[in-house]
Amino acid sequence: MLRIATWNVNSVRARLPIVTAWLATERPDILLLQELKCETDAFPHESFTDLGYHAVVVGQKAYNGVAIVARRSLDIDRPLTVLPGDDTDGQARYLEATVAGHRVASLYLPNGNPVDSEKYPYKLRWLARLRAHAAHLLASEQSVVLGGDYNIIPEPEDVYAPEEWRGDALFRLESRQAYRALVHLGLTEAYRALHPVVPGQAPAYTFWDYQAGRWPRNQGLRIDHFLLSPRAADRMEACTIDRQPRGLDKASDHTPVVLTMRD
DNA sequence: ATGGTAGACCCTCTA
Repeated sequence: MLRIATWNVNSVRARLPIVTAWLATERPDILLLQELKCETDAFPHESFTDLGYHAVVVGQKAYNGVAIVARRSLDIDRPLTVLPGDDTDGQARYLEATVAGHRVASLYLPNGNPVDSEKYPYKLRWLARLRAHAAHLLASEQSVVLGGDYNIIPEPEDVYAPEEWRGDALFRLESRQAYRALVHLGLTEAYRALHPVVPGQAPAYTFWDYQAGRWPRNQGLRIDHFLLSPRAADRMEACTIDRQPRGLDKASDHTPVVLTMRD
């Protein structure tokens, strides 16, 4: 079995005690990180090395930043450090590499709010670029695992109050349509494929805002996803959301999602 | 309509 986790940590340095404790306990083979909020050279490699891991990092000052962390025994090969399609985009939001025979990406999609600013068209352009690149990856017929913070609420069941989020960049129709167009290339969204919506069941969220008591009220969003190519989906065994780290003191506003793949 | 929280950084921006 191969276990791959994705986690928006909202500053890797501020979150280091929580992230390293979780890694030491859960021991995933691969950990995809988002929102490092540090420059590439400031990534705390030693803390991961001490636990038997190594990392490839794409950072920038203060904002964004993504990494692929893997067990030292697993090489991180042929890294791609920018999402193709816009040479002028300097934001550190995409990292892809080959690990354990899978083409794995750690991605951090733009939030896009407010929708009447230039941030929203940037989000839609980023989604279009991701779709074009995903089509290219699918054509290669590799096992592809695209994990990260998509900043997309796919369906009303994935948010505590859909009517309040109707106009938000994470849930508005254009965003969801662009995400659906990506999925409909032939990708499988792991969590929902394994946990179909059942009326009356407890909702599944991966993010709870720091503000307004969203965590204690369990008013969250499901915005962290794994999208799998057919070769990867064939090996999908389990996908779980680990809520435990969100309840800790000094927690990230996101919690890890863990994908288990058969060998 | 507002404020509520967190992180980075040069006090305002992003989420």
